[in-house]
Amino acid sequence: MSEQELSTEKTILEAAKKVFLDKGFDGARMQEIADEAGINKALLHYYFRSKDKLFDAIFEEAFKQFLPNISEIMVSDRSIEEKVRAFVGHYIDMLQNNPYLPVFVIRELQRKPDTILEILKKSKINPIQVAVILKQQTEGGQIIDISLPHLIVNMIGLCVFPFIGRPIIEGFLFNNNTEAYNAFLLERKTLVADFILNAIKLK
Amino acid sequence: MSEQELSTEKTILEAAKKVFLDKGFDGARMQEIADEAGINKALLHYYFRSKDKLFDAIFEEAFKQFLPNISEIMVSDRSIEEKVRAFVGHYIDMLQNNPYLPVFVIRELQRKPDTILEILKKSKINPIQVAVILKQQTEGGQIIDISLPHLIVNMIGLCVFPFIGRPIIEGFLFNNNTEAYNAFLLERKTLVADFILNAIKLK
DNA sequence: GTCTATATCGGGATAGAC
DNA sequence: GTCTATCCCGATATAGAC
Repeated sequence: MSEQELSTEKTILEAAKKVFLDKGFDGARMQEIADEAGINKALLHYYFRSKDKLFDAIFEEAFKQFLPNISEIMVSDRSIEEKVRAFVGHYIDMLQNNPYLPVFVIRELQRKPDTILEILKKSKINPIQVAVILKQQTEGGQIIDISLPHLIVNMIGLCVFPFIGRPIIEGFLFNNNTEAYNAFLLERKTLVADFILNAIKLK
Repeated sequence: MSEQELSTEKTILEAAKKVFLDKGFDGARMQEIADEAGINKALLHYYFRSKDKLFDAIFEEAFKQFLPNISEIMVSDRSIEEKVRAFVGHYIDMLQNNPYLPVFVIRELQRKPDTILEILKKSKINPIQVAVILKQQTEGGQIIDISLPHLIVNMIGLCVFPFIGRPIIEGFLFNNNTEAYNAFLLERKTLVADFILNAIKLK
């Protein structure tokens, strides 16, 4: 595999990612990807035999990026407060750098919900291990009794939803003022962490 | 317009709603909608000139259904606790009856983000009025100082996200156990309300 | 490896009979 | 109002020259 080939392949992948993330599999056009990459359609098929295969090459990476590595943050000896703040901060940062990721992943999950399980099995996330940590915190009297699924869904939901609902939030709540929307996102890095900690900490 | 015509139109709309909600605009096929309605493609075009127009007939209603009427619940003289519990309970109920609604709306919002503003203008939601109510609660020393956008996004996000992330939650957190997932949803009607109230109530 | 040209098919839309 | 048959474009995919 020559230098040039690697470079072309990468160019195609970047172009494909851009188009697929914006339009989704059904909405994306091979022609648009080719244009974006500055090549022609035939070359796409030369590198990736079909649209499906090209898509798969994009999706797995995007999905793994979307899934925050809860285990890594939760399994440490920092305080629960530090863990929540670290998680929310890092995750919102990542989403700001990849604002289309959530809608893309969600859309395609619905299209073929089966593919994800294999990817998840390969991931390093270990819910049981995290659940044990959580139980320790609860029994130590630091936080309320909340199950891991609820806590995870709440944390991720609070981080992700502003990106999913962007058209409504920016358009309606902020009258299409993009600066106001971005300021809103920035505020959330501390606000969401405070919100979660207030909700789960025992008083 | 005869009885029969109304009936056929309704049948088409129901079929279209089912297919569009599942596949999205790009993924939906007029043939599939016709099959679902037990008629043929030509008749679809007879009633709704184009796929676009048929889609529009579905989308506006779905979008209005998806938008919870915050104003109606917030503008009342009930306590903040009652308001939050009523909102979360009703909204999760509605989502359980329309589990595909969130992903559908989100997907199509991304496709044409402009259309929503007109729909929203026509809605009865009045953010300013709600913001005033919120301010009163804050100044009355009942809840923490949180802006309306953050509170709305948090409340809606916590309700909606379990439906958006269903494939991951049901598939991974609950090992594809649908009963466990449904039980989880049921728990959330009180859990989410508690979570929000804990987070915002002044101690 | 990259291009142009083309095959092939699927899907939205229309014509026209009944 | 409902059907069958068909048009026609657009999109994936391939053939073949360079």
